[in-house]
Amino acid sequence: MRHVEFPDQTCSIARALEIVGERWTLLVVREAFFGTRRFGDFEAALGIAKNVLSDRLAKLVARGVLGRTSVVGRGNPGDYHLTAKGKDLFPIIIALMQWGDRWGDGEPPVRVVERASGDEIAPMRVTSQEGAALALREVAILPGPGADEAMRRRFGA
Amino acid sequence: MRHVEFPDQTCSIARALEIVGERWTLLVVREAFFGTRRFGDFEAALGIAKNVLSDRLAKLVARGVLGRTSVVGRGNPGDYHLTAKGKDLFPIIIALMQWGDRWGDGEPPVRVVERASGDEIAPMRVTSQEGAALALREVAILPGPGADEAMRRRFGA
DNA sequence: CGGTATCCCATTTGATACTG
DNA sequence: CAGTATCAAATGGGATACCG
Repeated sequence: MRHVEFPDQTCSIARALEIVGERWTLLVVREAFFGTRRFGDFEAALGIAKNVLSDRLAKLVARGVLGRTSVVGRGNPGDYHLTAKGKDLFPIIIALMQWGDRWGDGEPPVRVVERASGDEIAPMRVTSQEGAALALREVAILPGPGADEAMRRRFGA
Repeated sequence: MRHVEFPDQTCSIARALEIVGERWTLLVVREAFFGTRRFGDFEAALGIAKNVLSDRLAKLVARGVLGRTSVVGRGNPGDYHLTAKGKDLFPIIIALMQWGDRWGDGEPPVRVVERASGDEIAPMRVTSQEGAALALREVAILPGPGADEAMRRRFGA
């Protein structure tokens, strides 16, 4: 395996996966969304090896997904919490959860509800600016401003 | 590493990641969304080793994310295409792409637009049934019908 | 073209022990 | 409690060669 995760990929998904694509990483992030803040709680909830957890947390902090808060009355470095960048993973976490629920076997282990009403949240959908759901065939892929030559050739001028 | 990817996880995200969480897998799926159908095209677009690509495609087929279509005039097994289960990964792919664009450096390599209008698609959001965007603090996690004892203890009765 | 079979090595993982 | 250090074993990845 090379050191760079996905070499030569000009792709936003590859870029995202270089940050959250490692094994265990998204489960650590999920735990953070569930409110877990302490090393030992991550460890217990995930059943992950300590060194791996340590590595994942450190990387998530280094990459700006998690931050640390010092806690009064505790000498340790402090709790982990989602940064704005981390909280912005919310749609990804929810989309994964919903897909897992729809296509996995068994009932959903957790429900995500609107706090105010108690209603289940809506299924994640790709929509137009006006909010209309878009199927795959209703969208087109075009080269963006950051497209390299290969991309431009591929998706038309 | 154990054989089971994420042992003892009662979690929809873990279930999803057991299918699409392996290295390269989501990039293969992305390619499928971009319209790639043939082994050699995946290979060229991704710069992935043949054996790894072979493995990922086989697993995606085995897990129902991709299907194969026989192509007339070609003796080979046939093209790969997204199944309904695969197409349902659309929100995940788009959410990852948008997050990578927002938080990565550099301009977006590709744009996803509504075919009819040419407008960019909307950012993925977690919403209520009525379509109102929900922030993290506006939702609650509750044990679902498939929750095990630990889950129930954790998220309240 | 579309793979499969082999080989080798870098990485990763998890267990255990240890430390402030 | 919150990690770091060490280590053996498994795995994953890429390269190459081969095949229908």
